[in-house]
Amino acid sequence: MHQVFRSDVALGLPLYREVKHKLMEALRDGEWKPGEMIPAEKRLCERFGVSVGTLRKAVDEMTAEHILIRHQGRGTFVASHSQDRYMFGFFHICPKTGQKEYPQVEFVAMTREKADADSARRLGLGRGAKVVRILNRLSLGGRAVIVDDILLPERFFGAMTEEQVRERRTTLYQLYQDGFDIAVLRTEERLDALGADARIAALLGIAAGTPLLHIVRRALTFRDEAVELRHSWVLSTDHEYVVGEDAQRRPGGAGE
Amino acid sequence: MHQVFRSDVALGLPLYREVKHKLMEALRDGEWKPGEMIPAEKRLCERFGVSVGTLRKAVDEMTAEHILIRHQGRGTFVASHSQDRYMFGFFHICPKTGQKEYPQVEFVAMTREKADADSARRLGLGRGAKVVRILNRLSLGGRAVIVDDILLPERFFGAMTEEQVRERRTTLYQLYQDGFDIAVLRTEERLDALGADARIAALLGIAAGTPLLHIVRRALTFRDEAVELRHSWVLSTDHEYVVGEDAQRRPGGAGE
DNA sequence: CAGTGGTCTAGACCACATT
DNA sequence: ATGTGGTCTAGACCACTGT
Repeated sequence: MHQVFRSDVALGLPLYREVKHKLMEALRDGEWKPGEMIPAEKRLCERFGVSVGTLRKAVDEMTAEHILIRHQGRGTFVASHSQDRYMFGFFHICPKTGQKEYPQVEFVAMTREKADADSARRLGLGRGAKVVRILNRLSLGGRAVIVDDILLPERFFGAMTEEQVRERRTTLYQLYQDGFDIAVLRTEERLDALGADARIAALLGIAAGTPLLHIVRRALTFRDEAVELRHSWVLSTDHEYVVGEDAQRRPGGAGE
Repeated sequence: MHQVFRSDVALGLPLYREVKHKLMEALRDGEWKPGEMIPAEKRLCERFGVSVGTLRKAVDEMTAEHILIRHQGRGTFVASHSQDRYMFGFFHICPKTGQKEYPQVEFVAMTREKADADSARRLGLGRGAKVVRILNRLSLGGRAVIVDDILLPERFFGAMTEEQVRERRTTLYQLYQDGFDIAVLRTEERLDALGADARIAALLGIAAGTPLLHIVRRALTFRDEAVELRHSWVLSTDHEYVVGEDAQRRPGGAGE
């Protein structure tokens, strides 16, 4: 075996984490774009000076986080929001009876504002930072069920136009990616229940005070940097929020 | 290398999955109890006739599912609901401001009934099957915030007494485990919002109609068999349901 | 066919915990 | 000192995909 120089970043870190770190850097720097294939394992082993097993452990973690996707016989690809119905990993609303379906999105409004104190804090921005605000109404099975109120830091999305948002035929996250080079890697959500206020009630065509599911989602990119803050109000008479249903953390049908 | 007989169960399954399967069987059969240490990797390699790497991959998946817990230098242990504050993996309610805390549980009632059609279906039971029903009230920060209505199949929990439930100084899941040999391995939850009915309103000391978070949880054991159906009503004025917050699927602080 | 990821081996050495 | 899991290697062969 030959001795290899470990980079300065390695402070007791396992080699495979160092490799993962370098892969994440390469992704962040745009060396490989979403949907593209990354070099074969053999190539990457040479590049990083590690054995297959070590490289594999790094890639394993990244596939577990849905950052990379492996296809046997084809290659390893950067996860994209277009393909792989990946969006369903972020959309948790289901009909109480029946199959999951794609929502129909209806643009309502887009404005530019200063973020209030709470929103700025959640986005990791300074007080009074500028944001782009998008209001959407989503329908499932022909019925308006969700209102989305989305805040995007000007710093990332300053160039966004209403046309881009209206005329896209993709998900918003794909627009972030293709139009602004921003990859949403994961989200965290907080839920509570509250009565519909006048504005939401009007948009959903329900009585004010109707109990709604209220979801606050932070979307994060590399280094856990927040790139979106989204409030959703969900009419949950015929729909529900699902978590843990066979999608998650279960490498191979764990049940036994 | 020597040729090894592959068991009949292996139908194109990778060897490490076969090993995992056998480990799961051993756990299900009670060969090692929760909290106990399982044999060292070397031993298990001999037992199953595989190399370290293969055994390791099987155990890797089981630790990812929180079924086993590894401690470097000490051994690998069967996950238990007592230790490791593991319960927090199943309890998702947090104060909107401040740190997560243990709820104070107050017993309300315990009865035996026939399951209604919907509950029976969710529990995978025949129509009209008998169940044990437990009603609890949970407080956070001294305030009643949650009502739990729990259904347990008689078939598993027929011997359960009110004393056991009242006098336990542990979580319910630990009681299932220690008293009934039932290991809750994972849960799935569905959330919606609704107005408090008279019964829940009285228990929480709020006005009827107050919007509440309503959670339906199925707790699953080996083979994805349902062992508990739990309805929770949560007063979400000062508390919220959190998902995706740094706990999940992230092997090592993925953010970068 | 060549190229890819998927599995598996049989070791080695390291880091940690306990005796 | 011993035993544990944690990391890493340098191969091998298999299974799948595309040409």
